[in-house]
Amino acid sequence: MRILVVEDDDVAAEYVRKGLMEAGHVVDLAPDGDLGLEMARAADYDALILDRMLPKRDGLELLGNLREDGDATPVLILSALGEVDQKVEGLRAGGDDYLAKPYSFTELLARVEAIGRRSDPSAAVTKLKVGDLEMDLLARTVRRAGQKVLLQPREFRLLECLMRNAGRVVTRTMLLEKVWDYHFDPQTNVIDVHISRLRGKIDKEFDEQLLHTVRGAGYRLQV
Amino acid sequence: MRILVVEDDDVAAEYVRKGLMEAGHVVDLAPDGDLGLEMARAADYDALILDRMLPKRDGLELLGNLREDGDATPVLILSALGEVDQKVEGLRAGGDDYLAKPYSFTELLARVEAIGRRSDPSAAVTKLKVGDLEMDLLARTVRRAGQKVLLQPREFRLLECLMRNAGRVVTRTMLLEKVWDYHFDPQTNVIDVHISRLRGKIDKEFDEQLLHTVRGAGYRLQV
DNA sequence: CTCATTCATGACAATTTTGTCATGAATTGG
DNA sequence: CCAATTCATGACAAAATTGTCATGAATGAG
Repeated sequence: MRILVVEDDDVAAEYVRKGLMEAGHVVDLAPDGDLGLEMARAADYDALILDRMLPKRDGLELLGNLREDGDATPVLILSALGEVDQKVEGLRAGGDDYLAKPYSFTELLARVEAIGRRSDPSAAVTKLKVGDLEMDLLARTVRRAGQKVLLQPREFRLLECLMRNAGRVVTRTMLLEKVWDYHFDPQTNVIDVHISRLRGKIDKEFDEQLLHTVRGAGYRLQV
Repeated sequence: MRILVVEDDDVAAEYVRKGLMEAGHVVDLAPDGDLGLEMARAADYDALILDRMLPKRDGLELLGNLREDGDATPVLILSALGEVDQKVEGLRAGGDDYLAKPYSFTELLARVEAIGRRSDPSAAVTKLKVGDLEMDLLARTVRRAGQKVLLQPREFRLLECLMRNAGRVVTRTMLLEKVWDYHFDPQTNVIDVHISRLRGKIDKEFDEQLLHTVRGAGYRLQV
């Protein structure tokens, strides 16, 4: 996805840019509202991330200008807690979204990808790839180095979750929520067991291990 | 998909057109090679189906002309048995395909959809819909009239097969091959049992039945 | 209408998948 | 280095899924 981030705080902007790039997106930065509007008009972005408060032209104003042009690019507004007024809350109805600071990067990523997908439903991901490990979500098949790997349903979901978050640590809590839909701690070692089984299938017979343990946190899939 | 069929035999052309339309494609017909080339140049088709022998300009010649223009539209050549020479066989390497007459329509459909997908891999189908019954292949969810229906893996595959062939009879042999990967008759009533279970989940509580029995043949999913 | 065939479905059995537990290994902080 | 914690994994048990069978209903040919 091609994303424009309009944010005056250099540190925050760079943090977001780095994270989005790691997630496979193309990111441009604009430091103020005027330049942001100019860039948004010039290029065709899949999504915009606008700070609520910006020098020269604030986020909502920029959004208004774009919509006057007939530009329907989905927008995610970042607002500091005090700024979350009704005007901003109302965004959601229009297909856009907002996020109150302080926010977690994971949530920002999820929101941006969600609004981006909305605008282009055909952009659904059907294949995931991490190193020589490939997953075809439609065929429900997995290959490591071209060789088919047979996974059970739960193992498949576990691997899918890890691959969707490749390079990042996936915490045990995240796994319980996404793979098991448990919203509490089952007090057992289900995760460990399934990770072990998954390893047996995707890593055991290979030199390069993809599934890494992050002690005290969770697991990370990475080349 | 937008498909151009260049075929001089009216009956054959109409037969193919009808079948492709039922499968959800947009179809144009051209009765000879000259008109076929003209239409192919004018509009942007996702695939062409060319008869090998055509008045004015034969299929291979038409294909050659198109490629000279730099047009990469995938092509399926239909050739009578005697005409399947090396030149035609060689097509497969170039991303195109051929089909010897007499052919089954099912095979033609499969081939055209295959070459069409090749040119646009993002065009993968991720959702199927028959009446108010919807299947999301990525989320692995099924809804009837907006209401979630929980299916077991085998039931899901069975319904997927029926939905991909909506409106057509799916024979027991086809089901055994596609859903069970059996290439022989298991001499049991597995299919009946699973059809019954599927009915209990997608049809039982609704007035309009979608899953119809075609006595002596198989089953058909239809509004 | 009768009979043979085909299909529908409930009950049960086999198999597969998933989760639990126990044990031992690896890691970390003191 | 030791102890505490965290993780890995084999063995087992529970649960879910799938397949088989038996019975009865529906269909269609004669």
